[in-house]
Amino acid sequence: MSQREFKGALYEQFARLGHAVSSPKRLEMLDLLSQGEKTVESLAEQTETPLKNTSAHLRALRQARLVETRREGTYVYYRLADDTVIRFLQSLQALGRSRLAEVEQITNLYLQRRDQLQPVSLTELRRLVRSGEVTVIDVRPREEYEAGHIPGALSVPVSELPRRLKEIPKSREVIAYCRGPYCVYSVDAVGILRKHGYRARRAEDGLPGWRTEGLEVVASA
Amino acid sequence: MSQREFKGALYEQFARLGHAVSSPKRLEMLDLLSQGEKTVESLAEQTETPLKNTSAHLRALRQARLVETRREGTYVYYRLADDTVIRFLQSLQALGRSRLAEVEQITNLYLQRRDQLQPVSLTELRRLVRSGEVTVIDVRPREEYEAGHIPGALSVPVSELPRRLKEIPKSREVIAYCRGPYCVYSVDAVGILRKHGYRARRAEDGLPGWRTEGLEVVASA
DNA sequence: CTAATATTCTATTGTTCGTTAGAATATCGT
DNA sequence: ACGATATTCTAACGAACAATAGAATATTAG
Repeated sequence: MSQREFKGALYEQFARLGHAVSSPKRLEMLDLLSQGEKTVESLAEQTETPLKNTSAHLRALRQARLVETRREGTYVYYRLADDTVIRFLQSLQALGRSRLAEVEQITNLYLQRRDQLQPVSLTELRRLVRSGEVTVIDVRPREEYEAGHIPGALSVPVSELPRRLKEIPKSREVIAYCRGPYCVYSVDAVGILRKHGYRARRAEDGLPGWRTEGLEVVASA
Repeated sequence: MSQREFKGALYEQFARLGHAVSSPKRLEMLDLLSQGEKTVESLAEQTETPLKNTSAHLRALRQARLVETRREGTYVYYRLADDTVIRFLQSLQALGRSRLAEVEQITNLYLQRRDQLQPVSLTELRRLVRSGEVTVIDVRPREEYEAGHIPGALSVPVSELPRRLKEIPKSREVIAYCRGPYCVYSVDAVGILRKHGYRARRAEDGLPGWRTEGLEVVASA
């Protein structure tokens, strides 16, 4: 094996991973899978992609070994293969934020309100959680909360938030978190809370960020 | 702008980065650029790629804003756009090592000798450099040493090593470093040194790893 | 200005990839 | 075993891409 063959073969392998993340739909699916395992059907719905396309994209991801599957009855559940995948996704997105002005532009356009919500960094959130001086709410869909959440967090999906306000004490500050920096749930949640007189902020990162920091994650039955 | 348009536009941007790293040649070029800036011609030579192809690949990398250029006379120098690019590359390769058995297989096949050279981790190297108890040699080509190297390291390209052995004291242990985990220079260097009775080991990571740890890098005139 | 060198741009061709339709497979409940 | 549901596989078409040849551009030296 010559040195050129070696290099060719090696970079060929790394390029497989590049190819897997060269499609917007696949990246969106990986982001959703960062929240916990999901069926093909639910991924198809959430990404608004025909089921057959979804299956084809998932096959591409599996060929790059980024995801693994598990069968339960007639459903196939997909999940990320391991935590290095989340770390890689985060570094990809960090690179995007740092290098692509378009990313800033797009998020500012759609999430204008975002920065006015005084985002809480991961380290600050960690401190607040430990001290117990705030109410932390997880505003993602219930299944994602059940698949794993920050210890002590209350599950209040945004859709249920308006009618469940009475469960949240007004005396303490409320921190809402969701899927990550591009997720709108926590933006909406903070909007609702503030309208009702709460002191509320949103977490800058979501559960995947919390997880890759090596912080504790608990799951419900 | 609907939520779907937002997500579509956002992941479209991240996918640009994925596309940029979906080609083996481009990855190889990025790895070379991690050592310092290089001309189109020298990249074409080192990757054994026709000049026109090299130029086309570099254009793709520039469109993803991973590289930037500088002109000096008739030569155009390419360089990585910033340090987040190196960090991203490292996380891509870490993912490859963790997920793709093929990577292990290929490196074992070609770099069999590698693990018998008692590789020194970055943290250990850092400690050794600080204590000054070892001789650190940079076995990359001279230009790369000049573009940036570990403070106190001696430039001894592998090609010159055999005839420059007398410059290296036999009394102290020698650590050789080069471009990174897949670079063969340090493997060869340690082989030569040991054959001549030196106590020698190789650094597991190369200069890019040292740099992303935020450690000091010095350049020569 | 002209010639020489390094690089990029334009255009062409063959290949690969995404999408999608239709057939096939796997599991479950009856 | 049969029908229903969820998913995958096979195949085909069109769009995007890589490789590459030829023309064009930019810089320097004379």
